[in-house]
Amino acid sequence: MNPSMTIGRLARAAGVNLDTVRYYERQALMPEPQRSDSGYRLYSRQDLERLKFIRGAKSLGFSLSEIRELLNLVDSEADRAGVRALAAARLEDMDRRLAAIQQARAVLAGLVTACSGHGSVRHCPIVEAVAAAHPASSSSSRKSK
Amino acid sequence: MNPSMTIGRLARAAGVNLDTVRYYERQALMPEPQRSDSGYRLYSRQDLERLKFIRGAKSLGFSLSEIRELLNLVDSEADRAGVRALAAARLEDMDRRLAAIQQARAVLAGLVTACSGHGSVRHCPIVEAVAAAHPASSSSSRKSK
DNA sequence: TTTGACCCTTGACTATGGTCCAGGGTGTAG
DNA sequence: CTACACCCTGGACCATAGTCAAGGGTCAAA
Repeated sequence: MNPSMTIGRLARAAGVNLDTVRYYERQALMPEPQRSDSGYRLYSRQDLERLKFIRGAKSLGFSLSEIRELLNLVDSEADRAGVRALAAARLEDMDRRLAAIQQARAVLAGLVTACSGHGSVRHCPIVEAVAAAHPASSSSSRKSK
Repeated sequence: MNPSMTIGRLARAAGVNLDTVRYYERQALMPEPQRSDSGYRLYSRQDLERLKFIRGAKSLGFSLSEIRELLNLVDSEADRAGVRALAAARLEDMDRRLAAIQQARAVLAGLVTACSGHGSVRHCPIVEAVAAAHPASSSSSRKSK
């Protein structure tokens, strides 16, 4: 009923490196598992689900620390509001990233069509426009400290 | 005619940290500049353009090694085809990333609306779906070296 | 001349997300 | 009993993209 697999089986079942599992344990994403008499880590089906959750969340673009937050909510048996809020924040974040990439994509796409693809690189519209695409930005030059 | 600015001026003009300029030099993105008698780096207007180009390309999502490639093309006075090809490859790459993020976004958005936002986290559709969202993927478990 | 802003180099350190290695112990099949 | 696959720990190492610190030298103004 608690199939107790070793780390190797767990890792293979989730499609990750076994060092990654130990790494997640150190990062407090995976629980400290039970141990066999000889000290082998023993994992349950729940642990596998958790590992799959982590990989799934990663594939959705969550960072490990966001996943840790998410898991803390899950572990604390908190109500769903927290989970939902985190997911919503992540969503907004994604929308921002998406918008940035789309904007960059549009610039680049314009350039690719603008550039004839032949002739010297001098005055190549891509080269010129990228130099102008700098955000230039920010205060810079702090002196104190 | 060659305004020869010091690294500090250059960095401020481009909105970057001056250590970043030296870092780019080590990474062969910026040329080894002329030096004053006392060993100070002296930059020209062209160098500033180059630095702005790097920042612009970065803001478009190019990695430093892609930028290095791009700059090599520019430096080699190559024809535009290479630049265009690189930009086009980058565009495809962006499209792939965009698609991945959009898919993830859709999953997440669905979850946010599906999740009532109250109730226990058990059976929260977000938690359950994320666990299933793993790509599971890849060969895994290579043993030989 | 002295102060302060600026510059130099080398090398360490940050964060993220792992991966690998050495040097051992364990478990099982032949 | 011997292999061999598997597991353990601790610590080093990878890439990316910088940032910072220590211990100096330089330059310009007061």
